[in-house]
Amino acid sequence: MAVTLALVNDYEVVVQGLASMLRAYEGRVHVVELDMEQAVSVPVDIALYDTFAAPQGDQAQLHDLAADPMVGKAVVYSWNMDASLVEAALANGAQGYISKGLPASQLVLALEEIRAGTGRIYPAAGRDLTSAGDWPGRHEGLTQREAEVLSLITQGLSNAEIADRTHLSINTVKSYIRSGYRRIGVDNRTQAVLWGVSHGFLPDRGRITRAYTESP
Amino acid sequence: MAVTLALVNDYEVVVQGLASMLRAYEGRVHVVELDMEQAVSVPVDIALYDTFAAPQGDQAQLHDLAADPMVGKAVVYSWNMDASLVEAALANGAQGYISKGLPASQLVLALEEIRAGTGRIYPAAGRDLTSAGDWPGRHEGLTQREAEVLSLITQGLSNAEIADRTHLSINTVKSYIRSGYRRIGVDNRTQAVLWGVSHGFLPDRGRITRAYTESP
DNA sequence: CGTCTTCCCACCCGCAGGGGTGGTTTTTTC
DNA sequence: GAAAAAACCACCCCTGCGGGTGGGAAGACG
Repeated sequence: MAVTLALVNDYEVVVQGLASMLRAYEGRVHVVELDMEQAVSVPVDIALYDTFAAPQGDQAQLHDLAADPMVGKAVVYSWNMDASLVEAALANGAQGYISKGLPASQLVLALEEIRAGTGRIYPAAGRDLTSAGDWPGRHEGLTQREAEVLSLITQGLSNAEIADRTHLSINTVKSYIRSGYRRIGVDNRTQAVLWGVSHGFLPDRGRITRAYTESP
Repeated sequence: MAVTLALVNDYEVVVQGLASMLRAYEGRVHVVELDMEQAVSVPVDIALYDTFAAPQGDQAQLHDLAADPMVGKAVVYSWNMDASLVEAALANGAQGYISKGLPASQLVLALEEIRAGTGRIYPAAGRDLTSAGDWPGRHEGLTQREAEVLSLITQGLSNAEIADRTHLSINTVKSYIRSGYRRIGVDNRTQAVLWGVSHGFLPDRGRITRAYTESP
């Protein structure tokens, strides 16, 4: 029986990218709903919380998601595999933690095992940077991390706040700012914000529901 | 015969405010058109160019307006009454220069005299700050100058660029930034830009035409 | 007349931001 | 194997920004 899944992130392009990635595994994982700044509205086995430009698994957002009676299990999907952060997320209500470095096939397997209760933590051996998925600015050539930092800039966060949010060094954040600004051709934060506002970098709001019927 | 008038500025609220201000003088001055980032589309006696958050009278925008065959006379409407700027604007094609400090009754008289060719420069004796008119952020309590600076911030200009644009000292610009930020409750430029974007501080685009029939 | 508001300005100071330099590790491509 | 790309990081340096302080002039209002 397929895992019923809600995809949770504030950027529609992110949850749509994830849904596309999982389409090839429709018999094993069924995406029931995509939620942007909305609570899950139907019962699902797993709510997959993508941390792109969002609070990490140790924060209230994940805690609320895990406490939602519609949600069987809340699972974090993130680049950050620091042991302390993973532990904090699990202590915060998450029942699984999956690296974004995993290819789709292994993501699906992880979801099935988490749903069955036979596994919890799924790091990637390396970083599969060719994995599918989508993010704002991808067409403009921004890497995932550049896009994430730019999204947080567009949300109004300072560099220090971004470093805190992403669990990266301030120096790393500045590196992404530098390279990101060069890619989109802006010189300063104000221009970056205006660029971000006009290119889909503000969080979206809404829900997309998909009909689900059990195969006979 | 009434002066036919086009009102030119990139912020609809500004040209709408001016139009309201002049409504009481309908028999003497008729607002034919309000233009935001659009060329004047019908022949008018005077195109009144409001410099709110716009290039001053010595720049290409005024020059193009004065050169437009639809425009009888291009007139600058501004807070800046520096003799050198006024001269530069006149040399740039303006055929009149009116202070924003004038009350409406004197503005109308000035327009009539400019149309008749009997006057050109109309400073205010002082500053009539109670004059009507409208600008972005007025309902939020921003003064005209605070709003203008914030509009230019929202357009992406740096403090130095704003000082250059408005012919104010950098110190004055910073003062308006400080007081403006306090009024709208933001702490930094990024938040100010986001506030501006969501409160009508980006330039508008379009034209509003008004039917005009000569009184019998 | 005193107070408040608005427009305008000077100066002091600290730091957030952004330019630069350099590096390591992993994966992919030629 | 070499080069490129992406994620991650350190350090140096300068300046734009925004906090503060203070002031003057003019108009409106009580």
